[in-house]
Amino acid sequence: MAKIDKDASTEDKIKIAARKVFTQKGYAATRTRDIAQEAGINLALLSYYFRSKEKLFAIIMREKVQKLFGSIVPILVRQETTLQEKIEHIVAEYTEILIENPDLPLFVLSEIRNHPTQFLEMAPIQKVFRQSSFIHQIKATNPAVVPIQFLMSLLGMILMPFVGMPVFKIITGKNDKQYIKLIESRKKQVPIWAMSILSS
Amino acid sequence: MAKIDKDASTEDKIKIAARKVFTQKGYAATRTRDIAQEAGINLALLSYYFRSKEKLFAIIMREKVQKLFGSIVPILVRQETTLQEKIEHIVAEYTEILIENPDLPLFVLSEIRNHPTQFLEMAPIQKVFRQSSFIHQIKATNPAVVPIQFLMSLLGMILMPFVGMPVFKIITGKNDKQYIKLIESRKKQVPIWAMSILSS
DNA sequence: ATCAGATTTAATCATTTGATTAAATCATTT
DNA sequence: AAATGATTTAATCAAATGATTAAATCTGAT
Repeated sequence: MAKIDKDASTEDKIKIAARKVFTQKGYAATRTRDIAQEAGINLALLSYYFRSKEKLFAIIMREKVQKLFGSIVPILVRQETTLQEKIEHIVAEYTEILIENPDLPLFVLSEIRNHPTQFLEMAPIQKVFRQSSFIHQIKATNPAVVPIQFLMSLLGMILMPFVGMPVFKIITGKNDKQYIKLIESRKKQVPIWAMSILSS
Repeated sequence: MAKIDKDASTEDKIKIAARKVFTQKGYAATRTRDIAQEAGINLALLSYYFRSKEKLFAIIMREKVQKLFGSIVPILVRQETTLQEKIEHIVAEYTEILIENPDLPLFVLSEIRNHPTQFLEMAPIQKVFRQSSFIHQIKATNPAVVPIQFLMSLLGMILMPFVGMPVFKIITGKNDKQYIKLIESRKKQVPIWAMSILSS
């Protein structure tokens, strides 16, 4: 079962295993023994290095929240790019991250719902967003479109194929490889659709 | 704690409680004792009426899958409505259902991921979808738009405000009531945006 | 080689949790 | 009222689970 690099330090082996098990099964369904087995180590090492399941989870969760939201903010606030460029960057970057981490959105959004505020104290997200170049550009492009509404739609179009993956795989009858292709073709389509929303 | 109607039968009280606890916390995080307490009954009654946690969950899950997907299929296949009408119906119906059941999408999609195929044997969903009037109308309206891609985008725009509710609440700084208003204003917007995607 | 500290292991604990059991209570029929 | 079956309860079980402990092993410095 233990299929983790032998050259990684024990602490890293545990974190690598924890990332995998937590994101696949969620906090509540994860057994510390599963993580230990996946890491190829003894259960006691988990407590030795991370004190408790909860502490280890907090570390992984922080990483994952950062991974899901960290990439978008810099794009939104950048002054030098046009709105269309921002949209293209968001779609491209997100899609690539999510192809590498398909469970990420469902995992993070579910755990955020369960552990209410704990993981969203990322200080001034509200302020940063309001003052972002992205918002101003949307207002300038089409005053009839409410920026947050547009962002919701854009993110919805990007995340939906991952959040609903098992369902859409069945509907489309595609295998893993074909499904990735379908997602990748959205890299070009979604920005076009997003721009056409702004022209509505 | 027990806050369930006294006039409901015990079996119903348990099901009502199970719906609430399962959808709020997910299968793994749900304790049968939580359900019993929420229902205002003794733990043994749960086994008496439903044999096991898993059996009870299967019943609730079946309901919820039906609730999330059941309403859309009839709309997609209906021959008499135009594409625009179908889009408007889907948005309106979904939004109303989800306002009443905000946890529904995250719950169902998470549990489907965890219990792989178990809840998607809903027979010929693939065939029904392929042969639906909806698909044909999209192809006729704009051959450049792949129907499943369009459906993903449409559903993404509808579901995103619910799936990401805690995040968007913080970003927007809105309270529950204001957030619902924001979602309701999408009832008009999303169909317009969807149509503009079809014109791209 | 030896020592000291870091790392790892096997064994065990206490609590939680899903499930069961046997008895008590309630409702309905006669 | 008595009897019968359905419903409900308190108590308990066995397994699962997060965590700890004490001992064994390894590593690097002297």
